[in-house]
Amino acid sequence: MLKDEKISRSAGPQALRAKQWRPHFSRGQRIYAGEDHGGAWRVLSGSVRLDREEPNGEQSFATLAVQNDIIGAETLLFGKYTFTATALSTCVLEPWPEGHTVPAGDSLLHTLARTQRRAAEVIGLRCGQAADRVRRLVMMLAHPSEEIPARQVAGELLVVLPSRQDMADITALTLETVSRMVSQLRHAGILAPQSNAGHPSQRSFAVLSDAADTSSAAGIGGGASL
Amino acid sequence: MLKDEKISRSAGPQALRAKQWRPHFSRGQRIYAGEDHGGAWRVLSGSVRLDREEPNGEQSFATLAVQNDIIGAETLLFGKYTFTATALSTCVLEPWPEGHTVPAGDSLLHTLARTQRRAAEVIGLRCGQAADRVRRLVMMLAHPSEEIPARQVAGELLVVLPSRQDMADITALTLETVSRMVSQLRHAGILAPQSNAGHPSQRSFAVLSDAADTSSAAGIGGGASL
DNA sequence: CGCATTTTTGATACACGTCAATCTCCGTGG
DNA sequence: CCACGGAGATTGACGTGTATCAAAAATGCG
Repeated sequence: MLKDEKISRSAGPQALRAKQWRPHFSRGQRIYAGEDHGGAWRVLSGSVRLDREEPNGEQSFATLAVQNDIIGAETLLFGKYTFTATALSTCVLEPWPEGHTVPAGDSLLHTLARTQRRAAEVIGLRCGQAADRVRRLVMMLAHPSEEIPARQVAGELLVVLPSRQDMADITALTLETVSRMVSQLRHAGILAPQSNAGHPSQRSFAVLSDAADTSSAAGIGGGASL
Repeated sequence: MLKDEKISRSAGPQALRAKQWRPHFSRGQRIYAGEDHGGAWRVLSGSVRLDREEPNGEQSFATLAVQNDIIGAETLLFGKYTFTATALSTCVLEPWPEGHTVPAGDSLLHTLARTQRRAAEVIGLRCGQAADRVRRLVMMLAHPSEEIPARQVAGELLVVLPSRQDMADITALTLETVSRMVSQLRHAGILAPQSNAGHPSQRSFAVLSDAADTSSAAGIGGGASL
């Protein structure tokens, strides 16, 4: 099954023909705006922020979508988007559901369940100390899904961080605090810059996957605060 | 008595026969636990907190359900609950979907859309200053839905506040800070105790509905902080 | 080379967390 | 009926983590 996947994905002619349009978006680019007309998408790679318009007219962070998440499922009902979607990092989308106009009931329920779980995780990103919040956000972005293995290098995960402002909006911190915490994680060895070439905003970091527990997080907060 | 009146007025005697079990829960009572087997429910009145089990085994606030929200929709797929549900205030539930085993596609989509919007609002509850967060939470609890008018008294909304600890979990503040902010809202005239009789934890407050904008909130923060 | 944008770093202030005492209200039992 | 104890809420004093304001550094681009 793994072999089949690899073959069809990389070279199978049928897969190539069946493949639909897969738009690419670069960091900071608008994917769609609230009230726009369109369909739902699966996030194949990268991450997306969704913003809602508040009663006072302000745009504010609403939720996050990472690899394999579905965005814009509400268009199946209303025909138009509820939120505004923006790329947090370079990302690739695919129309959803694939090939059908109406998704199977199970498929829709899976989407609902996954969206709920994601929302709960995002809410959790706004609890606790700043260093831990930023660390958990990085882990979430680096850990795209259980099904599809993340890009890995020697047991570590690679991640391209969103802008500091975006990370601040997500964690309910300020841009400056996020920047400090990222530096802290670097000094603590949790985040390791992979290279200094290319655009600084597009540098990828290696994330120590064993830094997921809170015990080490306490160590970060204490040790690196000097 | 009162219930009979409402039923006969809204739907006639058939509705009475078709009516299903409507369990009641008191403040702090567990409705269901994660992993439990059961079905989905509509919140007819009151409010419910949903908690998830974190990777480290802790239970932490995941999301909120108020009047007319659906909880446990994931059981339609998995047969068991993803979250743990607890009553924030006295609440009444009703099995969902009513009378059918499988909900119509539109109904499911509506649930999805509503849940997403609710999650976005809850995320918004963790932004900004403490006084404003608590005020917005109170408004959310007092403003159950657009379709079903809230209990009203002379143009004001009535609300029974959850425990300070629950409010703290939702807003990502501490119990003490929430208590201070509730006092502040009282002094500012946004919250008016309706009576001093009965259990203190079950006292209802009148909420000034015109205090929804942020301009007056700024006034609270400045004036009452002395 | 100079300007714009993003990020980083520093100094200071304050809003909130923490710890602790007190109060209210209830249930229980003498 | 009142004394006692417990749970939840309120209030106070104090410390600190983060916001705020400000400046500099890093990098891309014209």
